[in-house]
Amino acid sequence: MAKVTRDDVARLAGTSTAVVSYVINNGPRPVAPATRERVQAAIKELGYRPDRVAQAMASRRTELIGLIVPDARQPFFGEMAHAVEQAAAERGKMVLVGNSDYVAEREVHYLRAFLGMRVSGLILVSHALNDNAAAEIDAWDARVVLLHERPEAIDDVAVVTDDIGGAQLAVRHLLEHGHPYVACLGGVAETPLVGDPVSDHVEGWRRAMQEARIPTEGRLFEAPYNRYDAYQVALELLAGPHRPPAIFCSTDDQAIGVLRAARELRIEVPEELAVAGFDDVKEAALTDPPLTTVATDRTAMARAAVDLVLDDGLRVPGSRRERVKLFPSRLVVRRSCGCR
Amino acid sequence: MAKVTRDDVARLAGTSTAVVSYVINNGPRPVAPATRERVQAAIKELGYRPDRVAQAMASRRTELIGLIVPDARQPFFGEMAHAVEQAAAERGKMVLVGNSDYVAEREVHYLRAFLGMRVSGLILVSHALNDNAAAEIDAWDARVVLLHERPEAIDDVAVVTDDIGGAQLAVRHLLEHGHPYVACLGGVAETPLVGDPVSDHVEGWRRAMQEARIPTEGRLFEAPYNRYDAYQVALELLAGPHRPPAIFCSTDDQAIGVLRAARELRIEVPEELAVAGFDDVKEAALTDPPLTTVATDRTAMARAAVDLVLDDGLRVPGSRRERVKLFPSRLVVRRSCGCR
DNA sequence: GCACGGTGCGGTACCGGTTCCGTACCAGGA
DNA sequence: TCCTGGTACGGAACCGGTACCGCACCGTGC
Repeated sequence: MAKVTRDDVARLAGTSTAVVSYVINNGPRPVAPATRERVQAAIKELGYRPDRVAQAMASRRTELIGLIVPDARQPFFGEMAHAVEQAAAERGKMVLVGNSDYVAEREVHYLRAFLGMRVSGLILVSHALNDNAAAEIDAWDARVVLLHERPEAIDDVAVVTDDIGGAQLAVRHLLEHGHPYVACLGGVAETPLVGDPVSDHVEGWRRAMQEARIPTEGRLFEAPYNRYDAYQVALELLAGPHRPPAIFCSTDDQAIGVLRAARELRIEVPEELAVAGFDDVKEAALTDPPLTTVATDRTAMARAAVDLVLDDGLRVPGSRRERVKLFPSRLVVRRSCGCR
Repeated sequence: MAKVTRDDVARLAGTSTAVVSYVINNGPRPVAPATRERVQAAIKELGYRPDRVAQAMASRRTELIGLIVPDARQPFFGEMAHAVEQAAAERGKMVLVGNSDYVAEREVHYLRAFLGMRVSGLILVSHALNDNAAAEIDAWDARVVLLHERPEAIDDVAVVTDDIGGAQLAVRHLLEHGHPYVACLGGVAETPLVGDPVSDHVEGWRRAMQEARIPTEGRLFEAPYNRYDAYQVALELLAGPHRPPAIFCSTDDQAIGVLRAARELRIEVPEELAVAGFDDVKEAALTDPPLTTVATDRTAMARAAVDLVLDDGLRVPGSRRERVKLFPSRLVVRRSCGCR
């Protein structure tokens, strides 16, 4: 069976192809109701589906948004990607997801691939935005918004959360339980990442410690941002001679690894080790003990990112448009910190 | 900065646009080395990137594979999607992932969207293939392969694993530990799904029980295929008056929920409750206790699916082409079953 | 009764590539 | 010298839509 094209529809409806086009996109010119109906009947009868590629070609637009994340298998990114898809779907757009696996070449690869597919915008939960890439993005005139990523350049459009403040909240809370100090499990920065929100979590820890006049030296440890590597690192740290009384992890996924290591070593959480994370992934409520963490409103952030990318700025009451949208983060107290 | 097109390159290189095309795709006609070099220099100088949309339009092909999964946030599907991406990348293709969230309309939505984008093939870890959809797929002449999905129609192309046999392996193993019976946590089938591999896991359980002449009545429980819902169901089941001595879960994600519920209820695994799952997701090695489960070779399966979708059949030694590729599944013994 | 403005639609140029067809050019053989 | 065959490239049709331009037809106002 050959593919049905607009020509077939036009022929059956007895109109020109232009009218078919006007009917399927409701514009740009009006169509008389009777004609419209004939066309719609023909579309239905033939089972016509417009060819997206041809539409994109002709209109120089698409209904696509490209999303680049480090690794969608990690709960935080998976949930974020899902939220973006939902938000995009609400506005009739589809999202294309690319996993960079934390390697810069793959980020650029996806960025180029998405641009070549004429996405109308890009949302980056990633670090691909160097000057070089920016010029290319510009040439294809796509819009970019950084999500969960601190903007570096003055004209970056971004949706961020209060990472430093959120981390401070968590660390202060841990401190209030009377621990002499709180250790921190930060990320491994093989390639120093600019604008990395997770490193802001470490900064928040540092500030909270400083407020309390507690030294931070030798209390910062590092592991990749996932549970498996964090588990390995924690195994060593917790079995060592300087086991901390409390630990703040820069992501929940790491915290999950720490919890697992503690169990392995028969260290009771929170009695012998208090733990807090960051992100409030869905699983944080189902760990044992449930994880105290810092939550951000992913749904709202995803929606804001989609709005920014599609509308070039967020509508705000004062009729101006904002280019950076900051969301608050809040502490979610469960049991791993020692409460209850 | 305006976008660089093939015309700009041709002008700078002093050739026709056709030659530019021949150079960038190495064919279909040969180009003299000197000319080729001039064109390549021009491409580099201008930073030219071919427009994928226009290429797709003109050539009626793309380098895209559409992948539809129920929910990539679930570890099994996430890992499978990742494996497919890897396999596709090895062959220079990109994959588009759609999450159906287990609803049929969304499957069809993505299917149509992907066809409209002229994907060269579709890999379904899903149930979208009804006759209606098949006709559409045919019209757009894309190829489809079912992955991890039992084929229903005689001409379906599929990559499957031995679900029934694998489940039998796990249940037999549980039985060998001397339990009087093994309960089963299957899936909820609101919409009866044809070809659902997970329901084959239940079938495997049934057969293993029958082999051992143990009745199955009242020993099959149901929960959606994820840890959160399984946790809720398990909480009730394990706290009830008929707590089973052992339970086989149709997915690892469910098993993780069961493990969590057992801990909550202070039921020791495996001493008071033996547990086994299916899939061998990465996390299965990191549960407490580590989960005994059934593994399949996701990497090989993904690669086979990509080969099938791109080559219309798998090359086999005997020069024939197979249309259904069956992979074995094997038992991975860890500690949740009671071993060691 | 005629000029005029508005509405509804057909014709068609164009988006940026691919690829067929044909031609110009050159070398070699008759 | 002329014809033949092969190679290297230019020209242009085409993919399936979008959207501009302009014409035909109608109703209205003077």
